[in-house]
Amino acid sequence: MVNGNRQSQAEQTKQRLFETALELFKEKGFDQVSVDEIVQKSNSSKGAFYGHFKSKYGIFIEKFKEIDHFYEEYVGQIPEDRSFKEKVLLLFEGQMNYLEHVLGKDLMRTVYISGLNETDENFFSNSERSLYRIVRGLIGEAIERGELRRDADPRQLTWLITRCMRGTLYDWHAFGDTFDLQKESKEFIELFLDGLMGRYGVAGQRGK
Amino acid sequence: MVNGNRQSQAEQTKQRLFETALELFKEKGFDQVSVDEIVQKSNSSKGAFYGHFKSKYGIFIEKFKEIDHFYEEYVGQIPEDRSFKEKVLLLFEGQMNYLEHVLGKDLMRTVYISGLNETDENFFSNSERSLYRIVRGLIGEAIERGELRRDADPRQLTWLITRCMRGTLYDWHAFGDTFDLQKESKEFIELFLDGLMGRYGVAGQRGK
DNA sequence: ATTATATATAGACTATAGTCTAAGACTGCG
DNA sequence: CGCAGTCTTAGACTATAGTCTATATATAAT
Repeated sequence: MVNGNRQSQAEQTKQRLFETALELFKEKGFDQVSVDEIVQKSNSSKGAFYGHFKSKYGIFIEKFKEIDHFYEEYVGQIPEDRSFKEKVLLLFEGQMNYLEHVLGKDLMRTVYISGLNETDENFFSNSERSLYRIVRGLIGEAIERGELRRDADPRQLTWLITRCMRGTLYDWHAFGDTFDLQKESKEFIELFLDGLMGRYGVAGQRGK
Repeated sequence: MVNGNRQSQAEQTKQRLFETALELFKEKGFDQVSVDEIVQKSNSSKGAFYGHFKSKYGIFIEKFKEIDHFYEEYVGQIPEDRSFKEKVLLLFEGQMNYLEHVLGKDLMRTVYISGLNETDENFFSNSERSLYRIVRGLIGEAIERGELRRDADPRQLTWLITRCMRGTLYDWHAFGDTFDLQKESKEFIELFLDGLMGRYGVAGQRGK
């Protein structure tokens, strides 16, 4: 072949499948696109598709993982001097905006479905590493700064805070089109953080 | 026919399909049972099955709806004199216990999957009417008793409180077998209620 | 260079959820 | 009683996700 070894050929095939699939999903919706259609339009085959992706969901899951880059970048530009609570609120705001306007509802729906199916691989625990690390970092920082008490468990609080995300995102799909993601996520996490600060916040330092 | 009119015959067929399916699901798990197997073991047919149930999920969804009876009965036996917060905590405890030990994880998983698929029918808004009415009732009562401020919106708070349930239940499935449903649900709703009481609780009356 | 091995891909094949049509059986009405 | 209309059911059929096997080609070993 002109331009390279087998490995890079395979990578090209994967990219072609990936991009074609995303186009089709965007155009017609995930459920309205068949794997046969994807491989045909990619001049490829089922064998190639399932060699590169674990399932039809695999396409969207791979796209979803790009969110890690977003998180890293987004959190990097939050001013240092904001309080813990403000930082978490900003994280939610940025995240929900990204999910709604960049990744889209159809993608998130399939990601959430696959989270319920692949009980083996523990999807969210593997795939949202970056998010969890960031949230744990914010909590650790808040403890260091004396905003949170030393007996706050960063690991456990990370699960609880991100559970607010998952609960809100689930409802986004389960309830019709009247659901205002930004508004609902803000109301929910605000109340939750109030509770969290009430219990673990250091008196006199409670998030401004 | 010997024992009745057409309508009751149909009802019998439905019952037979329903019970056979539940048995098979229990024995082998939802994903390991095919509709063909259900109809065969029920001495029935695909036509009958899909005449009575909207989909394979329909079986578990119908079973799930029995939870309404549980809610009504369970809430009826909570002592009147408990505080709002205590009542909500008891509701969570009873609910999670019922879901884990009576309905089971496999059933709940399929219910949550179908909540993500049938965007049209607004599954949770239709099917959990009883739960929502109960929670709204508790909030209304708390307002009447002066535990919650008059500007608390029962409708909106009901969504938020039940979102705590959905978030916890989603995580129950998404995270492996190490997830302790009772413990996690309690920690989550306690913090959330703290926040809620902080904002909407009437000073001096904050849930004992 | 020759042979052996591993990898990527093509596409036939399987499993299965759900649709569709026809036929049988009950019901109500003249 | 008999006909028309309606509901229920049987089961063939369709659509489609995912598996499996054979083949071809690149890479590694001698």
